[in-house]
Amino acid sequence: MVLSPALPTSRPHLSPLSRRSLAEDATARLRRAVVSGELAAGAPLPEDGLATLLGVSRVPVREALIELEQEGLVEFDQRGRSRVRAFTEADFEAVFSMRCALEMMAARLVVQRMTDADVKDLEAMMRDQEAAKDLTELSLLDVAFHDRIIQAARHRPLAACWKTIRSQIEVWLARAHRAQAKRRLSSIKLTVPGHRRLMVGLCSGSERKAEAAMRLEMATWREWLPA
Amino acid sequence: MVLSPALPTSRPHLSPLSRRSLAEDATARLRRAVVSGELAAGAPLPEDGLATLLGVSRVPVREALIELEQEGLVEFDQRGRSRVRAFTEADFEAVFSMRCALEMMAARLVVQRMTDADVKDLEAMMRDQEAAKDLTELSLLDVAFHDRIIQAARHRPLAACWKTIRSQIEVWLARAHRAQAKRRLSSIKLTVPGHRRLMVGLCSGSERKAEAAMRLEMATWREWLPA
DNA sequence: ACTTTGGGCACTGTATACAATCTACCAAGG
DNA sequence: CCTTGGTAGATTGTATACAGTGCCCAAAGT
Repeated sequence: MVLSPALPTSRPHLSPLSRRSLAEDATARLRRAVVSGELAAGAPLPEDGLATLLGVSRVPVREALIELEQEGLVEFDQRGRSRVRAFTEADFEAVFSMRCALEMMAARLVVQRMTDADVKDLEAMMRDQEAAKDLTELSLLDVAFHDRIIQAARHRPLAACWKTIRSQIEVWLARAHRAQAKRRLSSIKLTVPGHRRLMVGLCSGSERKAEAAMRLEMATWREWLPA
Repeated sequence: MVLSPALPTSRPHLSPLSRRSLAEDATARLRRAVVSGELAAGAPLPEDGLATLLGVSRVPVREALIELEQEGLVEFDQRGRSRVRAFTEADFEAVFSMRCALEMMAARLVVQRMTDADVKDLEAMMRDQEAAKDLTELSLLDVAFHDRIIQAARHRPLAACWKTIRSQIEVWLARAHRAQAKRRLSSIKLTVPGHRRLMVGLCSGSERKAEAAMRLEMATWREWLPA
């Protein structure tokens, strides 16, 4: 079927819109609360209380908690009660090693699959990063940049795996952030050049070069590890 | 606190029991239904209907569907309706490549972390595999064996990633199973020797040998790929 | 003093009820 | 023939109600 008198074939403003559910909103809010530390590590998360705070019923809260458990931010005890997960340094190292494995795989895939649109988006994101005015904003843009690379790999199982650690990386970043603000201030200027170097590798057409570039990128992250 | 008049310190039959929730039961049942093909690819999964079939309310069914979505067996459209995911051959290849990456990582970790209890368990599982009487049973034991290896790696993010593809591997296996029963009959005898060889590698203490052994194991799986 | 026992409390698990939204279909009008 | 409008049905999203279970603590028993 043709869309009536023929709608424009290019319609950047007419992508399908989706109603956000309260559950999704609750998930986003709780995620931010955990990442930012507003909900302290180990804090109990009673469904009733959160529902009251968020002004919704227990149902969306419940779904949010389940989602955040998959993301590794929340833990359920045997009896079904949830708490904010308390990360140890070893936890962050494990997350980081997983991240390396996933991003190295992404680098290999991207060499074959990246499109012009991907490159364009990533370059636009680097410009946003240059314009970032504080560390928090830059952190978000930084993680978003890596999100976009994963997306460019066009590999569903990889994206699913990434989703299980992504939020934990944010927690780690936010914590490192609070703990070593000074140190990160010095590295803030290295973010964009690092990403540029990475892009060169990913666009080189050589899996080996892409991997090497990603390895270097990971190495710079590695230094922030001890939270 | 001491457990009253002193209970036996060794109590193999008294491990803590956990109430299984209806949601977990529903998840297990639906998972089996999808893997076995009882629920056909692309079939719609209305919450009400499933609730009636399973004799529970919509709530546990809903949670089951969410869980199965994480496992990649079920898809939601933008309106919230769920269907059994229809896998293409490319999907299975992607799952397989993810699996390789994860199991190679597991192999490296296991070299450092595997305990005697792990080895003992895995050997017991190989004995069960020798006793398996049909392909379906052997398939389950085979996947369980790899589950146990992941567990032995003691790496939470890795286990979480594995969980996102595990069920999809079962789907693939079940399908290959139906499609090429003859061919698999010839390979059934190779399963246990393959696992034995893998065990030698994992116990060698050398990451390189462990990786090589795992690579070989993956290569034998690779042959079943075209579903 | 220590163990045991019972009841209140806090919380989750599940069911049910209701609201909102999309689809399909048909009938009327241009 | 195409478009418009409107209604019924199906299905999810959300709220609410209730039942079940473990925990804490105080009181009783040894």
